[in-house]
Amino acid sequence: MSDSVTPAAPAAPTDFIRDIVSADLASGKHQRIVTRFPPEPNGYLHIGHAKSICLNFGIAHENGGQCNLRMDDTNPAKEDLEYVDSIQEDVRWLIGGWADQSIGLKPVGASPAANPVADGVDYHLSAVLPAASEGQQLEPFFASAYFDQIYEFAERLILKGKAYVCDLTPEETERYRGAPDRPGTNSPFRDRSVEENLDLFRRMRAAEFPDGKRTLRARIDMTSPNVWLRDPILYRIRHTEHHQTGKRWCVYPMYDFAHCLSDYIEGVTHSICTLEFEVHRPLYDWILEALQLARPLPHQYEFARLNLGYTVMSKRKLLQLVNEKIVKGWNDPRMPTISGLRRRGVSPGALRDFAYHIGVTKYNGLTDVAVLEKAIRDDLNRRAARRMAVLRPLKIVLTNIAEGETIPCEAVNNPEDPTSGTRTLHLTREVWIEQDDFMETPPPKYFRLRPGGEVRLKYACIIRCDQVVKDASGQVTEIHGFADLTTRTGQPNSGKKVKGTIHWVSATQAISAEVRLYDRLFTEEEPEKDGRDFKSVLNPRSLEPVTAHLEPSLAGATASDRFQFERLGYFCLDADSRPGTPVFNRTISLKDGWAKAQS
RNA sequence: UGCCCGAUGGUGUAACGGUAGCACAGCAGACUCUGGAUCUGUUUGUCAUGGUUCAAAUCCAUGUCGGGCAGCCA
Repeated sequence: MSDSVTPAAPAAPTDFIRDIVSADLASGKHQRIVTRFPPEPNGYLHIGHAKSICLNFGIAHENGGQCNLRMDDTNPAKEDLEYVDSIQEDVRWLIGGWADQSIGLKPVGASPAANPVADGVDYHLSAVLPAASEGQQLEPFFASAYFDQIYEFAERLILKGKAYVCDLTPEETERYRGAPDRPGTNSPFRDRSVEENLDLFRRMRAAEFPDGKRTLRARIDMTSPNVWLRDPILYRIRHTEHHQTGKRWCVYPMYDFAHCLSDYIEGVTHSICTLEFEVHRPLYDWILEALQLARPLPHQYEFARLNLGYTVMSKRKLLQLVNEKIVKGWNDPRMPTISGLRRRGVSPGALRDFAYHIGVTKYNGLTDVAVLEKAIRDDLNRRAARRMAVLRPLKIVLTNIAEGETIPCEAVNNPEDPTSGTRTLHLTREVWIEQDDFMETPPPKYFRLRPGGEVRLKYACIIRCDQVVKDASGQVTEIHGFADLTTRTGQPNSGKKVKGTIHWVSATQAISAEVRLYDRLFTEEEPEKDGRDFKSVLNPRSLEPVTAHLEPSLAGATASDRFQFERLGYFCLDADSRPGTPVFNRTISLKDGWAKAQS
């Protein structure tokens, strides 16, 4: 019933990246695999990150290696401590009970060691795995923990004549870069002497210049067909306080410079990222090769990011939903964030199962949400305790049951799990049934209650509808009926066949609760198709709160419990619950063949 | 009229020169005290055109279509 009871992982997945890893192990290129998961702490992790986590930690786990958790925090203007905390929580939750022993972390405050090598020093910072932590305090890796080393690498590049300080303005830099189909032109500062470059770079660091005044650039080839090789900027001046390094720096390395070096420092073997970085790979390799480093170099491999139907995936857009209060926060159960899915009641095992089923390729496709929904339902079907709940109540009075009389009914907790036992429900004179489960003039093949018709109350008995009571406007207000107690579950007549079986809750014993019915956030599978604004296709019914009647045992629900409200869907207790006033989230509805047939 | 990457049923993915398979979705049926679950069956596919080969989804060429790349973002 709890998240810790996750199903065994399916057969080890294979994909083109795992093939490369296996080949590298087989050839002896690597003895041990080191991957990394390197989010920028500028937003919450989402299900697309979950795919990457499952890939990177999966590869580490399957090969007895490690996956370093690293904050890629080289742009203090966009980052925040709130995000470094949420990222850690989400990663730990997702890998918990699976690859949690493969996570590479570092001792709090640790920075790379400088080891003497033939022509200088080499920087290396090894991970500590949970099994070897011996009680030391660990924290994620941070690119910002390598700022000293990365800076020093930059000076080395200058010394080798492979980097220079450029005084071009941002606008000029853009103009000089040319265009994809038009070569760039050399910066007039490209041929400064090593001494001048070194002096200027040190003065950049010493805060002698304002933001944007100068940059450090790699000296590669302004005519390269790959624009990322046209003397890319390595360092920029930013007089901004950093959430980790405070005011120590006013120059910050760019992604391309920091990332490959961070990988190198940590001894990463396989640096796996998404397709948009494919054109950066030559630069990744150029920097590492230009530095003539002592240890084996990491290599970058790219896979297609996840695109999921009926959702948006970029942190920028998710932030917009949060900021504009379209949702209640990053962990709103409608969000595709890991924290949102967690609050919604989705287990880490379901997410991993999803990742397994979608695979890893370089094809940029659109994954059907049905695959996610299937993974969520499969998981919950196995684990969720069955309970009775009526979301949209209609009262039925069983006239042959006396007021105050309670008839015990034994109910199975989970037919999928023989060890889950049973519980006792009580049939009373007045019970709630679902409004949908009665129709005065039903269409063909409607199996539920109708005037004069019969239906079974699950785990109780067959009832008959004798009288339909309406108000002045013609609305059905209640139904009077007869309970055939001889057909009670376990009684001799219990085998009597009726077409329909419905759920119910005793009106005198029910507790009430707010139940939040969630639906997809967007009405279109591709919210941004043809450049349309995703906010123009928001689903106005993505959240529908109802006041429901629940069987009394649900009063004892805890946060880790997972329930199936019979015939309705899977539900869990929400954090907004207060003693005596529970709030439940619908994680996902049950498949509804009848509803589908009607549509 | 630049460079890089990709293309297998409706969707996602496998087949690594030798029978096009799996999952999801769909459809049909069985079963059912959840119109759930389960089980059975089933429709639908190699972007195109050439070439290499006894044999091509796979190798080669050309084309078509799709994605990415011109932040002092990552």
